Amino acid sequence: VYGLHVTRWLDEDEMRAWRGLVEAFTAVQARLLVDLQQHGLDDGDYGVLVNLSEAPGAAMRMCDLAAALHLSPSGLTRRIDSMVRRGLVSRAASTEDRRVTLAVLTPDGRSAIERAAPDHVDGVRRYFLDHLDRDAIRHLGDAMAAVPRGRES
Amino acid sequence: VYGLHVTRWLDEDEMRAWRGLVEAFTAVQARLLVDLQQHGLDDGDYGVLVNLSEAPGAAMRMCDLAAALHLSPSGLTRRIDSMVRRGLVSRAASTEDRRVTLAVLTPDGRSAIERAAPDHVDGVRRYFLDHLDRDAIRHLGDAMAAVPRGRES
DNA sequence: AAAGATTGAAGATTCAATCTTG
DNA sequence: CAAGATTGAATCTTCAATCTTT
Repeated sequence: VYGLHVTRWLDEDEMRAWRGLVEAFTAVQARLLVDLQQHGLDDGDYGVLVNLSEAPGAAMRMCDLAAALHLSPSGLTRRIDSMVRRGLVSRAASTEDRRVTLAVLTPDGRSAIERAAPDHVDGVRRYFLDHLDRDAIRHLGDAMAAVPRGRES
Repeated sequence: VYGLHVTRWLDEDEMRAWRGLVEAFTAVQARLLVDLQQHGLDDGDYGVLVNLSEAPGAAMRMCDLAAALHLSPSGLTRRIDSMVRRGLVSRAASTEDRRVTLAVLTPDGRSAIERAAPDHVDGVRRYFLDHLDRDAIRHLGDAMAAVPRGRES
């Protein structure tokens, strides 16, 4: 019969790796989120603050920021709306291209990321890295580098 | 100075492993979601269907299902509402404890999971496992098994 | 009083439509 | 017409409050 596709299910090693990855990653993310919330941030806020704090002039075009965060244009608009209300970010018009809006880190936003980042890194260690030895960390980095990111197969 | 905590930032290997994990996992999840949407499901629906299809009688208590999916009670209620509207699941009263509601897989729900699962497993292979060799898969399983899941440190 | 489940309201996300500028 | 950004409407998610049963 043409077009019949017999499914090759996951074997034991494969299932252990995939399910383990899903569960471990989900757990770590949840714990990191709890830590961020102690600082009044969520994971989306943190992504915005990290990107802005590393950008020249602590400013980025909305469209570039949306791409960096894998967010839709409107999704970023709403998130920046919220962060502007909370004083973490401000908007500025670009002098080069009058279509673009820049998202700019405010002093309060800078303080927030500088307070939250050490806790966050601590969390990445305590919830994740501390449980792996150096070899495992290197192997993991190698494995993840082999996984395609974008549209290519 | 007491209480002063000097942050130990991530070194190169650590950063590569952690950022790689975040980016690879996010990308794989996004591609799997696109596949599920071809079948009219999202990732949350899929989790419900997998759990119910593996449960005795294709039925589970709402509270147990919520725990299995790391969902809040109300979050599960809304999701089941949506799946009932679409005919994938039905509700039934428990005969043992009249506080509990059972979520039950319908024939349509059974069909949906049986159509979607092979594509999903294919996706896990094409987007993820196919890019790792057997050793990498085993090492990954070992590493993920070492990461704590719950509230313990 | 606690467990199981649901609901209302508030906040977030996405799609399509709109507006402005290049 | 395409790119950048925003808005409205619909959908989804979560919190607190509520209701029933144990």
